[in-house]
Amino acid sequence: MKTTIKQVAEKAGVSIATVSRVINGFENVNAETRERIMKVVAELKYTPNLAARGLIMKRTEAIGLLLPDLHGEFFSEVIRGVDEAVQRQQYHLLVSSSHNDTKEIEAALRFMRGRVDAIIVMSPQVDSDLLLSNLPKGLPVVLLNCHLNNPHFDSIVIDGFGGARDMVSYLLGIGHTRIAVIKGGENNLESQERLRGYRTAFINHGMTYNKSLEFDGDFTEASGYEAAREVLELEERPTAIFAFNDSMAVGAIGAIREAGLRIPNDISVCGFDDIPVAKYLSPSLTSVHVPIHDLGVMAVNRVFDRLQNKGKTSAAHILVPTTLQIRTSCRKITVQQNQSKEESSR
Amino acid sequence: MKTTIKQVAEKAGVSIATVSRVINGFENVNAETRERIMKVVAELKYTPNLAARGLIMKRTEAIGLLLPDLHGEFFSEVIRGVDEAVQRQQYHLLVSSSHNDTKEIEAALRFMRGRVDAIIVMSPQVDSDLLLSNLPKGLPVVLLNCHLNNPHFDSIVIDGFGGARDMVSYLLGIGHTRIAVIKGGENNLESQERLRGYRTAFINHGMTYNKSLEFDGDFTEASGYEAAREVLELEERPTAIFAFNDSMAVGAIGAIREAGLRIPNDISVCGFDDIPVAKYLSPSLTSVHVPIHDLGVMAVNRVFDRLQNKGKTSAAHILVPTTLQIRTSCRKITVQQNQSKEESSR
DNA sequence: GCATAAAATGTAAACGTTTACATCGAACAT
DNA sequence: ATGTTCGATGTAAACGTTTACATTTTATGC
Repeated sequence: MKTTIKQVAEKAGVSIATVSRVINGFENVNAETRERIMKVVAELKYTPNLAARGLIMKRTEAIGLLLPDLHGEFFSEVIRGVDEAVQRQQYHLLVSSSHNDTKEIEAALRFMRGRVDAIIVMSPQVDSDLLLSNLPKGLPVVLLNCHLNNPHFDSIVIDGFGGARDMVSYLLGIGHTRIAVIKGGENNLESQERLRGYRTAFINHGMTYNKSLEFDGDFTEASGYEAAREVLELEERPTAIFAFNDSMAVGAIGAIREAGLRIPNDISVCGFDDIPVAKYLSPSLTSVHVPIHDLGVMAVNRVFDRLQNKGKTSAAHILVPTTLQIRTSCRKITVQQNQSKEESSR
Repeated sequence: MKTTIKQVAEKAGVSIATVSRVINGFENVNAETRERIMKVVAELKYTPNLAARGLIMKRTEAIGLLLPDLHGEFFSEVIRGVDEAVQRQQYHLLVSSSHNDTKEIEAALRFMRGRVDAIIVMSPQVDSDLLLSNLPKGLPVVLLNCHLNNPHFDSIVIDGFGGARDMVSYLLGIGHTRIAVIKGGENNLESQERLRGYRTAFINHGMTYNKSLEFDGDFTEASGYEAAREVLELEERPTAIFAFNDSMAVGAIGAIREAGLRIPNDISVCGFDDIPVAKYLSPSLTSVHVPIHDLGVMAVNRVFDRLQNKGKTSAAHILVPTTLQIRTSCRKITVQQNQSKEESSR
């Protein structure tokens, strides 16, 4: 079965301490002894059990990343950023998924305990109590987009409010006033922030938002498709649909196509996140650009700041700004169209 | 810092064995004692150190997955399949990346040792010696697309040869005879298998393949873009490009667009893998469909077969068939065009 | 050759957990 | 009251590794 340090020591005729010294690069070992041990190590194909090592050293040189899901372009981009930054530090990355379930968050956190030196959590369902109950005191934790204000944990949050406000301002600026929105779920804080941004843009333009243009989705492509079908059934069709993420925008595009309508000629569509697929769509999707990859890098940088300063730095709370990536899925509406629509809605 | 079982035992006034019995659901503990312990556990927020537990129990209920990279749609789909199947078995999934580097493969394998009960490896650079040197004897290993024939390890391989042959047969069947190919790299076995399929299709049609239509790429979008630019510079432009993966096909599409050509009117394009983005492209990409997600599920099923039968089953070697996903990026060429082209190439 | 210092190596305990076997206490039978 | 059995609990050793301190060996100086 597994070769242990004891077997190497026995065969090399030395103590386990000496084998450990050789394995870990201590210089106080005679060259001849060293060679003899290395030879046995190679012969027996010994590799240390890092779990046992972690137990005694109380550190593992690994970072945990807990995501709601492991697939999909958004998370894939987060992972890419985290992975690059962790690798740069020559640490290992442990990726796990909570499947958006509180029980599974607990299970994943428990599993990571003793196995990671810090943990990055990106999960909407997470709360302080859950973290404090399941993680050792002092373990560095960086929250990604968790909308959780706790002074113990670093947090990095996308400015969903600002992004949505800017997108809607852009749409209003190119003449749209009847803008439907596909939300992300009643209890989702991100969705609530984006909705607030949507409404704020109207107010900032001296206009009122229309609640009957707010539709429910759950951030999946299928829910975007369904919501868009409802939008298209309205007596007075909106001139634009703003989906709170790109996957729902993709679904909305499908429904619009099926209805025999053209984008953006008949109706404009835009999304949020600017995941890689956005530029491949036809027409290419206008989207609130989130520096997803950079999110991951930032999280890792916070982690290493914490690890290297051993509690001497206080938790940072970073709001990550978004930008608009204007492509071809939205078009300007002329003033005549605009005015007639505004009068009829009042 | 961390609460240990000793602290719980002390506060509850029992031995660590009794605490362990309660934590692990043994019934031979008095109800009153049990309650007292559970109360202390909650109060001290004790969670077991699973690394220590794994040391004594010699199993961790975790499966390792080693991929060349963690991002990108292909790997994201593999992860999705693996994650679902592992979760179904109530095990944990540890995902790690080798970045296509032998040293990093070794480091990742060493890191997983003692932390996983089995490991799924998907890495072109892997060889038997590497695995045997870095993993404990008896640890179940499932190879995904490694083109490595070793009787100790289960392996699951995509039928790249058959898929490429079928795609090229399809292209030949709709009139294309000048079919350029964008390969995946000189040392890549997958690319070599697909090239063999490409050539076999010509032979099966009683035709000869043309080596000057074989271009080098490295499975990235950028390399597909460059290769396609070379293709388009040929004096006699091919009527179709077959890229050995979808990412390179995406790159090729970009180059074709830049050259002011239309797909499929001026030139047809097809890819391999049928990753999710394929259907969003314009025109939607014709691609060799690989059941990526199912690959992951199959690998996990093999793992659990091995774990539950404790060496009593022999290694399985599965060749996974592909299908063609015909979309709109390829078009039929008429017979007159076809014949004149064939005569001039002879 | 002896004493001292430095280098090399070994011993024992630690890390946090699990559990086989030992021990103790309670209940029951005689 | 004594002996036996069963249930509850504790003790000690294990898992594989690291390392502080102890011990041994080697090299150097007189």
